[in-house]
Amino acid sequence: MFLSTSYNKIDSKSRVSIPATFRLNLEKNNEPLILFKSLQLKCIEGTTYSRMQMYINAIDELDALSDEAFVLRMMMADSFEMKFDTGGRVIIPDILMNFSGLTDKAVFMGIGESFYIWSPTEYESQYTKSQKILKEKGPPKLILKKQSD
Amino acid sequence: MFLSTSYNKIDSKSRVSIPATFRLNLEKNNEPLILFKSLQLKCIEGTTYSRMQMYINAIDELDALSDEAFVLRMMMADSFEMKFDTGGRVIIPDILMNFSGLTDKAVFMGIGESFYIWSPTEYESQYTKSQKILKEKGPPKLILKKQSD
DNA sequence: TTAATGCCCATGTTATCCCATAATTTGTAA
DNA sequence: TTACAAATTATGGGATAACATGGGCATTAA
Repeated sequence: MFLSTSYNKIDSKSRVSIPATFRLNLEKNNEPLILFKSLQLKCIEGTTYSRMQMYINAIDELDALSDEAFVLRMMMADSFEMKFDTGGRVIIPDILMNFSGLTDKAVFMGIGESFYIWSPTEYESQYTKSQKILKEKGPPKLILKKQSD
Repeated sequence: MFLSTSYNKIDSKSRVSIPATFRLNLEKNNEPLILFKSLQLKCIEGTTYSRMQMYINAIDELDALSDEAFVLRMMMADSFEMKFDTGGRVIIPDILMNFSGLTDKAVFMGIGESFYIWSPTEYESQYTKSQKILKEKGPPKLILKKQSD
């Protein structure tokens, strides 16, 4: 599970430390890290290899010629498997840097099964937006089920 | 179950003792502690790892593009898994300290499945408010159901 | 050559661990 | 019920380990 929010620096080589808690989560489950363009937001999404596989399998369930399948395939094309250096850093591909507007600072935001990487300005505007929705609509009503595993 | 109210000190390192009764409750069930921003109140909410997992699972049940899912993801991002030191203390992340207005003293308030951590001033003003509502509206009517498990 | 990449080590900062002491609660016996 | 001892809990500070970050250097690719 990915939780919490933190800021890390991006150096001149486009290197950035993945927060230790996220890294340990991946190592514990022996999962490579995949980064890709978010489908909804101007940010990078990070997740496990096996969750990415779920997306790939989902394509097969769709009509191969449909718009949905097309969009998902494009998403796959902009997905990258990351290699960590000995200090726990990765190099963010230029495509993803440009897409998300990242420059010298990254906000890591754990959201459970995956996490987002934002530019600070984009993160702040999205945070403000969520607070506004929360104020207007109130907290989401959930039917909480006991998890099976 | 978390019950009762108590005050504890926050030291210069942002460390605070979690009340022993709360800690024992978590240890007994082998549950890590999660702290996160309350969605409705200016305080920190504490709960179990598995309860947080239920929220995460609930996201997948929702329309991924909905406001509800968006707000819930932001909630995950403001959640932190705590590590206890040998004295039963945790370090409260700066994000949560600032959000709740905590400085050097914390009020722990058990509310069943979770508990709140308040700054003393905020706690007192909320307590006063609840007493006022009680006086004006009378005690709330409750329907007590047998719990299933 | 020039740039990009991987690999290694150095450093400042922060969190974690450990031990000591103070405060509180609990237990026991007069 | 009171008094005292023992155990538990809360708190403080210092040593240690982990983390984030910067830079050097060899290797590879264009």
